[in-house]
Amino acid sequence: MLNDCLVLLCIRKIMARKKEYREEEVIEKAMNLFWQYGYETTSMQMLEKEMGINKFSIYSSFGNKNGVFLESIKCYIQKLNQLINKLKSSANGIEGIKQYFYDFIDFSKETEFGKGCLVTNTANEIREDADEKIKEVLSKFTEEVKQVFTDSLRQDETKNKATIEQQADFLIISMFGLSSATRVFSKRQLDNYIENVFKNV
Amino acid sequence: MLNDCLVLLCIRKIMARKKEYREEEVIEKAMNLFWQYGYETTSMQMLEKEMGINKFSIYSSFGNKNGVFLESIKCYIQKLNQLINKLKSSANGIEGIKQYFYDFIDFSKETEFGKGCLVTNTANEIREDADEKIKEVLSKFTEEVKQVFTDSLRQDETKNKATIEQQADFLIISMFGLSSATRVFSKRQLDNYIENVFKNV
DNA sequence: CCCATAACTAAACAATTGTTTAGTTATTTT
DNA sequence: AAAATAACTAAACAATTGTTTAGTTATGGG
Repeated sequence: MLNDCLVLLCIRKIMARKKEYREEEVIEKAMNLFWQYGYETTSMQMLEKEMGINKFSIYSSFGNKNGVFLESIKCYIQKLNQLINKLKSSANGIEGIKQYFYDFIDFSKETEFGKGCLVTNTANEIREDADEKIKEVLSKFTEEVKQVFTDSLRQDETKNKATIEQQADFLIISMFGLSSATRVFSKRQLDNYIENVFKNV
Repeated sequence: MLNDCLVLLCIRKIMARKKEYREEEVIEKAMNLFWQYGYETTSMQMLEKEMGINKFSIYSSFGNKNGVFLESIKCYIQKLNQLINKLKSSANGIEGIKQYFYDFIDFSKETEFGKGCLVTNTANEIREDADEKIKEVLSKFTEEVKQVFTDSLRQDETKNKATIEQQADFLIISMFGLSSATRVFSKRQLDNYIENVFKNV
């Protein structure tokens, strides 16, 4: 009876057997799979093997495949936030944004060649009928990056509001394009692309 | 015996029953499905329904799903070639390329919103282990477009060879990015992107 | 120590995938 | 008209998908 109350109130659950894995650890492995293969191509079987836990455990921890994917994207964004925070704390204006572009290329090619960006890859893969939570995370992230770009552009006081808004839009699409392009084009071409994007911003 | 020879020499096959469909017609319908949904999400069931012919007929005409896809991409490129030929025959240099960018946006949003570009969508979807023929068609097309860009840039005689090569690379990635972006960003943002891309080329 | 129960293993689930095949229909050639 | 055969219909195929479930193991509180 007392136990029931505790459970209902979610103060403390009776833990019978300990989990043999940490969710933050296994989700990072899942994230790497989704990053490399995309949502559809990554099967529960692959996830099972890579995460090192049984399907039952996956489902009890994350609900379903989409739940694993959602947490994977959040995990990915958390990693990307390191680069974004660097930009946030930079006072170099447009040069800081340019550095972020270069940082991203290094980030996306950390392990091997051309995995692109999990956020952009997902935006390219999904259609309108995709899961709402996923779509929300994606658009929220895009909006957030655009805001950071805007803040950096504001550091140049000679630019008026309209110019800043316009250039932030230009840069967010450039970043989106660059993310996709990392999967296809060479490092030399990507560097060249960045240089041209920032030639006159 | 004589018939056998004819068959073997492929001069004339004995046609017993006429096909009730034209392959060029049904492949265009398939192309529209792949364009909208991508390769994986488009099932043989969907193709059967949209193309209006039986699975047997699909397999006897195109071999397998990948065969239908390959022909669909070729069909798509054939359509895109109208825009490319317009650029080819233009003498407006960089302005002609800019017009091609705008033409492409109209083309990709002809029917509804944001189907992107079938070539770019495919490049975003496939991995390294994808079918070789598919990969070849994609890279060949990219190379061809880059060549047309190069030719247009050459119309400006003040530009040296290195500049032209560099700008052609920049523009092909910009086009690639734009293609992906049409599925996500608004018309206003895309126009703004194009204007900024061509601000200093 | 024992009971309740969370976490585990492994099998089964229904649905869908791309592909093939057996049997029927229609057309051309002899 | 009849034989030959390409093109049709429709069912079956094996494999894989995401998800669930029955049964076992291990660990907590009383």
